[in-house]
Amino acid sequence: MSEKYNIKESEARWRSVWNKRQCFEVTEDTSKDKYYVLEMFPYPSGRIHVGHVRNYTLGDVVARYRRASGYNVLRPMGWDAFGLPAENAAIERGAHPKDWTLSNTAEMRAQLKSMGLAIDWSREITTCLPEYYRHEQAMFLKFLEKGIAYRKESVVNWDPVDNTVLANEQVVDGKGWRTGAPVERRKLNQWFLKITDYADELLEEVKKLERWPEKVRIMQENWIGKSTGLQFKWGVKDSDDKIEVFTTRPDTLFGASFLALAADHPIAKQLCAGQDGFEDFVKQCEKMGTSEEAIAQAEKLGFNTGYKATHPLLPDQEFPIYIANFILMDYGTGAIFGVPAHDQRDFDFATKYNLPIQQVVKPADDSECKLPYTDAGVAINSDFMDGMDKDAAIEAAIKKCEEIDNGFGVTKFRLRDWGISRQRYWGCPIPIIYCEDCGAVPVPEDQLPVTLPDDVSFDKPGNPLAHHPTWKNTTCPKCSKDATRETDTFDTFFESSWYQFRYCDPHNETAPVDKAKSNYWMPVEQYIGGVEHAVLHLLYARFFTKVMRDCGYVECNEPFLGLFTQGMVTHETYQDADGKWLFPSEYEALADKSKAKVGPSIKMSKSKKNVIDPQDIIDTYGADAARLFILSDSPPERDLEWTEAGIEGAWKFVNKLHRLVTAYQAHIPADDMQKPERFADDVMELRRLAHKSIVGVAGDIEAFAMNKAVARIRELSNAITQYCHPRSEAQPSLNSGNPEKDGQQAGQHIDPVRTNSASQNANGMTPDELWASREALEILIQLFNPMMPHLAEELWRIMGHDTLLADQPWPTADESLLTDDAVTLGVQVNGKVRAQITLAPDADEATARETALSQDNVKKFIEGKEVRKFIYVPGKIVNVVAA
RNA sequence: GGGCUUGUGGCGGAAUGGUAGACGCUGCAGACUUAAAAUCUGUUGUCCGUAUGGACGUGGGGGUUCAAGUCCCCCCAAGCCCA
Repeated sequence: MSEKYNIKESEARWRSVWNKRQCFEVTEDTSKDKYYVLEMFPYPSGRIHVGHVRNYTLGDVVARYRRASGYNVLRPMGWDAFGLPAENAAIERGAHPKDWTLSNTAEMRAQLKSMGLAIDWSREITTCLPEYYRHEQAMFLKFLEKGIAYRKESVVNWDPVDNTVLANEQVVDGKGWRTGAPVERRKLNQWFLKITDYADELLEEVKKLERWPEKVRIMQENWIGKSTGLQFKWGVKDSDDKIEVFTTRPDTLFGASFLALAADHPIAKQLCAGQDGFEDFVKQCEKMGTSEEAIAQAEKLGFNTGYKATHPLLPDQEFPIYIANFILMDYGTGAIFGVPAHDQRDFDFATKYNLPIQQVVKPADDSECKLPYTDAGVAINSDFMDGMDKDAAIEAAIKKCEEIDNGFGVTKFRLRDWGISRQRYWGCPIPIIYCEDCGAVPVPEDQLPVTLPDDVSFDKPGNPLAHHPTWKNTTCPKCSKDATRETDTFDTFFESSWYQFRYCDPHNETAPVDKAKSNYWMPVEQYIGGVEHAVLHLLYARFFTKVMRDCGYVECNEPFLGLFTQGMVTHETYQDADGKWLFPSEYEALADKSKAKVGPSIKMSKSKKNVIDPQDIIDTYGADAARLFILSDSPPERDLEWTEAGIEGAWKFVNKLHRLVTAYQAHIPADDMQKPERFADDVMELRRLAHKSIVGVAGDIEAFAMNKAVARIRELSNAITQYCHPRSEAQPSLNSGNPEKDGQQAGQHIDPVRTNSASQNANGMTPDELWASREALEILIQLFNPMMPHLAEELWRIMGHDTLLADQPWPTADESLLTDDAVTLGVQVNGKVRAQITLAPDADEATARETALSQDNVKKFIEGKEVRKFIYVPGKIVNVVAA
């Protein structure tokens, strides 16, 4: 009798076997195709969360599947170990950031290992160690030499709580993304990387990343924000002033009816100083804030300056100059010309202030159009542009302005250079020395790494490096005079921008990566992570790759060929009668649940307490059950709702698979049993399903449809119990119990192959059943190996193998078993299914017609009607059109 | 305001334009058990019908097609991103 599956013992045992045999450690091997699977490395916050489990389970399925498919698979892991939480821990509980971080990595490493991941742990990297960050210091110096890194004074977003500079993207609604404190503006000397030099390449190549989600590509395109257009000057009547205007629609140049300036435009101030109502209007604009949301929703208001502008191409006309509340100084040039006929906002404005509306574009097909007409069309009423399409008109307008020396075509990007200075301790020191005489001097390469001092205190706000009594004191490498070190550290996105290369050669002491090794492993075939990194991390890593290429470190253009962004893991929320959040376990423990409130399933967050500790799950149900559940129901790109029922269900399936195999164990023939010459029909059906599953599961995994792969595996396991099972009285039957069902099953088995009852085994199984069940079970085990690797190894061993499943190739499907010799298809009459018929897959139309029309229910529905048309799609459908 | 995505049973979700609801959860009925749990079997979109069967059904409305969850147009709702 099968024993209950001892999950804990078995899982630990197999992990230790993989570890001892170094199954997942790889080296460059040019005889094999390589496959680099990378998941976004974790920040060592303390313990893994369910999002990590999802991320790394997905990667593990891909890695194990590709490995079985014959690839040389690189699948590394490491720690994104610099960052603010370590300093917060230092401030809050006095732990040193280094100790805190390293003890967290130790804890999380053990947790990840308990998941049974096929990772090459010999390549583990920890970004806060000098062995890692010394190379980025060296690269920074190289960037400096190449002019890619530079220093400038700039206004920064200052978070008054964290005492640090925030990147624009770290400011959410005018508040720090972490602290929520209103951001202040300060001027500081900062180091920057010239990502804008690469704007065009980053834009052009992101469009070609076919294996990236469309939405991520679009987000990056929008972030880079390329716009081309015309920058040109308008005159101010009775003045020498010129107003510079940028437009992306030079083709509507002749449709202008007014000019509008931002309230803080220098010329606005100059023109209107002292005018009645101007100050009030400016104040009103300021109050509105600068967010585009406020501007879009506010009523469009203008202040008529009374001045007139002169159009560079229509010198005889005059245009009123307004100050408008919807123009921002830091967008474009802070001035626009209004074309009411072709812009909704200008249209609203012109209507409000009774300004002319001149149509200058009409639809290309001459159809009627309602103004404002904002689509592309053909220019009219536009002098030399008349009849041109949008692109031609734009080109002509730019050319004209350039000819009269009044403007030029420009390309503008929304993307700004990457500010990399952070006023924090727990980051990579920027290797610069400031000398009174020599200025900012790079630390000579032989003095690298500049390491962080350990003896720091966090009792004062601000940067501990700046407070350190001696660390920053040094001498100038050029003139040897006393000098001070840069106390800023790199933005932690610096570390994660090149780690994909470091994994290729993690212990290289003299270079970030060996070029030959990077050429072998890079680019990453499959990158997996959260969509929250769609813009920043992924853009910086792409940028860094190109800079490293241009500096001669690598020969790779794009780091990540394929990207998969997983959905969030959500959980129901619980509140007690007082509105206090409850942990799921607290809610379950409530004596009276009626008073508590169950809220919607939302992203797990500590503040709402709707979190599950994956370690509890692994300890209770085992790693395989946790992995299975996370792959089962939801498609990986969608949000996954974590439920108790779901993990219970997964755990039951793990045990069921174990029971299934152990129930066969006593009866299953040896591996070398001779293949029977004939198989009963239902046994053939099982064999076909098994072989189709090989192809199906592989396709699903390649398409990241893990939920469908799991469904196929369940189908196959159901079929095994349904078609072939031990029927001995002495053994507990899998189909147990129901005499009616068993009788029916027995009846089914009257088959020419098995008329000789002597050929039956003591357990009631015929040789073809026995052989086919072994075949199907082995296929089944191999198919779920990527999802539940511990169980698969265990069952592989129970099946009598002394090989490791981790080393087994993906099973090969027998082509002849991939097609059925009969297919059931629906017969429609006028599009409604009225009957089913079974035909050979390649049956001809005459046969199909005869069979279909002879069905009683079909006859009923075409009675008294004429068959006008007969549609037969072999293997798919029959449709009888009758009237 | 702009961009993107998604709307299918009680629930999670399947479905190269070809029998909608695979697979699973839940529920119901039964077997096993002194009993329960576990396990196993059957059943489970709605409505009508004892049943063979029929009508309805993929957010709403139109359209293309022999055939639409899928393609096209309009609308509604939710979510995410940019601000």
